[in-house]
Amino acid sequence: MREDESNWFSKWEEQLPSPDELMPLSQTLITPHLAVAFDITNNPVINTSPGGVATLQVQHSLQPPPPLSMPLQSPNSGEFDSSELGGGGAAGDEPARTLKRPRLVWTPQLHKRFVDAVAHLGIKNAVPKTIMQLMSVDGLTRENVASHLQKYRLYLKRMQGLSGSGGGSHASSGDAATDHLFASSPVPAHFLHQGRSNSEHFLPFVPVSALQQQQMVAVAGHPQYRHVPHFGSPSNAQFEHPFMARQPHQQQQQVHRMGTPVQNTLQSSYIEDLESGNARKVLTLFPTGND
DNA sequence: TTCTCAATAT
DNA sequence: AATATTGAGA
Repeated sequence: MREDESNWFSKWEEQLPSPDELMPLSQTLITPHLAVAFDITNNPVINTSPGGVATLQVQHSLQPPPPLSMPLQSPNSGEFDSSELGGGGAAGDEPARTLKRPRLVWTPQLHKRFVDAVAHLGIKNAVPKTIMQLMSVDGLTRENVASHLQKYRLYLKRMQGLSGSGGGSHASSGDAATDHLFASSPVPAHFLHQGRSNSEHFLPFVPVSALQQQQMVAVAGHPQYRHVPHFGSPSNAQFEHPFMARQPHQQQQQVHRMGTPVQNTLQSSYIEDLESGNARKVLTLFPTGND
């Protein structure tokens, strides 16, 4: 038999971080009891600004602890256990099922993961559910992906539009808000052209070397994207809630990982986004690949 | 059911 | 500005 057709897959897997590599960037500069303190009173969180400068903020615990990162223990299909999660706030504990998740923050790394998933699934199979499964990011929902995918597609179309002709950089179609993010990851070539057959399973894929350097390579003639913030700066360590105790009880992953059952679940962390006096909770799924 | 897309909401 | 939510049609 051949060397194999699944070779690309192996390489792809290799590219993924191993469970050990997951920890380093944001773990634990924080002691368990400090973590415990989160639940009682102040919740110190780091807001990572694009410059790599971390800002420490304090969040008054008006809100109950986030519903996510629950260690789904029993096969119970219930999303969350409503033990104490609803109780913390002021009047009225909402039905735990109706709890609102914090907004997801699509970091460049997370987006890259998204792009990788889409690339390897092939355009045809790249539907929200499948993408979500392949990404295997803890706390990521299908709707998160669907929403992102929708915007991403618009981005791709926009890109195709300005291929070749005169080339003003302004596609002022009104939409183009998240282009920075999208530009942060290289767009696999076949995304831009035409819908492919499902049989492009053997992508003429770029060598790993190319994959690993996802530096500020903006897409052809595109506005420069600022440096991706380095997360693990010694001086501005990130506090990480030990939330990630979550055991992926996730449904049987339909996506067969050929050889090694990689289990790379991203860590999730909640930060508060103080926006002009209006604070809203956001969820950041921290990247596993620092690349 | 899930997907996709446009519009709209937060 | 960036995501989420909704609603309609496939």
